[in-house]
Amino acid sequence: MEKIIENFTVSANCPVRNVLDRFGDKWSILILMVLGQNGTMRFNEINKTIGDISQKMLTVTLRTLEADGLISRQVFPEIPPRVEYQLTHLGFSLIPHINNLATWANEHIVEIKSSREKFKV
Amino acid sequence: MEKIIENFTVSANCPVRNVLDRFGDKWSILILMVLGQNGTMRFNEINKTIGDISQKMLTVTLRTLEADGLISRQVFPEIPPRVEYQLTHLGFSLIPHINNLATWANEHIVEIKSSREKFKV
DNA sequence: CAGCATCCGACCGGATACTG
DNA sequence: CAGTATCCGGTCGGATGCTG
Repeated sequence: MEKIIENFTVSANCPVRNVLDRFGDKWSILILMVLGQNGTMRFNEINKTIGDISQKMLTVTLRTLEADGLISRQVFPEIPPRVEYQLTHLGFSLIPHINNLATWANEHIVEIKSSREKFKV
Repeated sequence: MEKIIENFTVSANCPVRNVLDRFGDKWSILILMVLGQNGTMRFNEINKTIGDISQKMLTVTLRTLEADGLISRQVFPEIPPRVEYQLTHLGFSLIPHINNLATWANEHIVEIKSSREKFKV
């Protein structure tokens, strides 16, 4: 197997850590998945789809994803305001990898939960 | 594209969120990658490879990964003590997906960093 | 509707000291 | 060597109230 990472020691210079640190928050990956499945979505649509995210964290996370260039934000000058979010090309290129992880999670969650139970004892 | 997640709203019952929440910590994925690349490793080996992880967090994270059944821990009754960690079959099955993410990160980090810079302005 | 501002508790994780 | 125990500060994120 080829070595993907040569040096873990300098976190700021390690692309993997740099990127994965971003996904370490509570909502980023989930928002990307939701947008990947539903295409263009409005703020409240995402809010309702996820269900238990606070308005604050949705705003903050959307801004971060936008700063990273993973999603785009389009404001329509209407009243009441309409803001639509969608994946950029860059963000879309990440979706398959996230979906693979999600599929893995679905396939192995039972095994993991059972392992957690056993470990308690 | 097929829908992988039907319901995001109940986080405890959503396998994806259940699993991804685990990887939301600072070190889990990195430790899995290190073990994936180096095979069997001792405590201090992992410590030095990562470089800037504290002893406490390494211990805690290793225990969590062990509880999830992703890594195994073998203690050798010697003095000084030797403890070896390696991926389980379950943990190993996750490696390709993590590596895919890492590869993606390496390929797109420049684009992401440049996007972050532009967003500041 | 889509946010911003503020407050605040929880907990994540680092530093340090100690041990079999 | 491979931990455990304790302390403690920073930050993540929820709740609430307000706005164009």
